[in-house]
Amino acid sequence: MSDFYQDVFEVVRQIPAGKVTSYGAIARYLGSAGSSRMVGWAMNLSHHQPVYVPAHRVVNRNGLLTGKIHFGSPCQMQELLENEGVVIKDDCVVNFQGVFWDPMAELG
DNA sequence: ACGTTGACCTATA
DNA sequence: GTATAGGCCAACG
Repeated sequence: MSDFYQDVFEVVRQIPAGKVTSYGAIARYLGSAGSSRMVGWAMNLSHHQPVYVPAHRVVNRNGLLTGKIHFGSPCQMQELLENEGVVIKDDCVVNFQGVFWDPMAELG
């Protein structure tokens, strides 16, 4: 496993419950700005990881739950987020700015 | 080895 | 404001 993915998983695990972040923010935090697609691919691998990775707390920059289809059920991601206090409406995070968690500001 | 795809983002028009 | 184009790099067929 490349250090990139390992770092992605580590950052994602640091996301507190009830907060979300974006692929671009993680990619930028890791110094691979522009390679946000790799973060998405890392999320795809997150299911194989031995440790639990809250991939449901990672959405795109619009707060849209684009990756929900990759979960067991399309509503799984939404249910997980709502269970943590994040309100979802029309597959979008309500008050995205309010629940946004920036790794750049929190970690580095 | 090559072409296509993808849980994205930024920039132009 | 929406629409389209380009870029990023790894995985898959």
